[in-house]
Amino acid sequence: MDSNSSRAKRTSLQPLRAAGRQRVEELLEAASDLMAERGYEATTMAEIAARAGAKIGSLYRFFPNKEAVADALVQRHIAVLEEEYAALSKCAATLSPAALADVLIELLVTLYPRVKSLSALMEARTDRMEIRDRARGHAIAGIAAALRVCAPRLDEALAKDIAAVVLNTMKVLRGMITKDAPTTPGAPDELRRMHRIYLAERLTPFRNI
Amino acid sequence: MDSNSSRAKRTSLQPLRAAGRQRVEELLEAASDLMAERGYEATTMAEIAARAGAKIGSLYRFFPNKEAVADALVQRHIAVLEEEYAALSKCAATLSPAALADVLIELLVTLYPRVKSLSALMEARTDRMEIRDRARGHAIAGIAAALRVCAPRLDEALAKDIAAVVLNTMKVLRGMITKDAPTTPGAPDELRRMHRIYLAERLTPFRNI
DNA sequence: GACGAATTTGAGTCCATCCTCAAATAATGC
DNA sequence: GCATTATTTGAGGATGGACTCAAATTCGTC
Repeated sequence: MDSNSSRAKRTSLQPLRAAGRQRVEELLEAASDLMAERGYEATTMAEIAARAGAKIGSLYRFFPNKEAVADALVQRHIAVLEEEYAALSKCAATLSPAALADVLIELLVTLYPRVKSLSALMEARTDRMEIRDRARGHAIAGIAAALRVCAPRLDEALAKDIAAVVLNTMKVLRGMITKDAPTTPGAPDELRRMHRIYLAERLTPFRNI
Repeated sequence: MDSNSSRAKRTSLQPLRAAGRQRVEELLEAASDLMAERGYEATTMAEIAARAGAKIGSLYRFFPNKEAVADALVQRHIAVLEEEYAALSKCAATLSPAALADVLIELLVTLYPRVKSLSALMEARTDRMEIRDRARGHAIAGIAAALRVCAPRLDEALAKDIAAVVLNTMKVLRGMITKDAPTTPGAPDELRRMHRIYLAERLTPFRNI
């Protein structure tokens, strides 16, 4: 798409050798871990480099600034979502609404290690929000597609509204599971239950006869 | 409680004259507005003073550091929650679960202007988290109490779990309403619907005969 | 093994923001 | 009025973290 940078600020090159590509991997991995742990703001460029076993100069060779690191991570996370939601839609036809609810929750748990820093990145306040909006849009569209496979008589707008609610429920559950302040011990299970009750009630009228 | 500061870092005095008390009000009001708009991190001490029509030195006279401003705001928000949930419990007995769900949502909207910055403050990452944990605890206890008035056969632990879910739903709804990235247009209504469906299903078995 | 290109290095710049403090000013009590 | 105490002021210190860059090093190729 915009591979050779219609917009890159100052310098910042693509890696051209295997070593460079590997370094970029290590840097993004480190950034993802740190941002998942401490949040976007609290993660420093120096820390990212250090955890990747690199020096700060190497980090700035491949990323013009901190925001570019965040954007690259969101890009990758979008790709993962895309892939997983496509797989989900393939099996949604045979599921009851309640089962679909469970599969969605399970998907969240499965997906988590691959998109560790996503929620931290979505919360971050930066200048350019377009990429984040796109990520949200992809997630909602992916979930909505699965819902409509399960309940084909659901119209698209309503499917997206329900998908937005499901997405937020997944986000809350992730917060409950990962955070050190887990509200109450039974809350995660209770949230799952709400999700099942809601989808069962809401989707059933729109299933095929 | 700790009025004359068992713990104040460095300096920081209580206001002793009417002018000082008023200044503190203005400073907290300004801080709350700014933090609600931009978040805790992005709000600077200089901005807070400026919006309150004061100079930075005045701000530091009454608050030893930025965290103290946040803590003072959370304290006030706790007091508001306390008061409002108490009022809620008084009328919960006569409500059906679905009606209680609606009242809770309405309460959120009513309450919002009085606790504008609460969600920004709860998200903030600082050294001392105790006050935030207390705020969460109060909110959950307050909601749980109202739930048990409506459905007396609910045991306390389960009431708290459900309250935690309700609290998160309210938080999400607030995010949808106030944020510039409103997922989809129908999402807030859909969330309200989920809340109603869930509470109706979950509370009804525990009502009095 | 020599040349050019990619990568690494890390000291150093810049700047935003938290916080200090001593002097000036305003209010209060007598 | 005068002394005392509360409040205001704002320049400046200190720190931390984003970002730069020229020189050193490594890699790939002929």
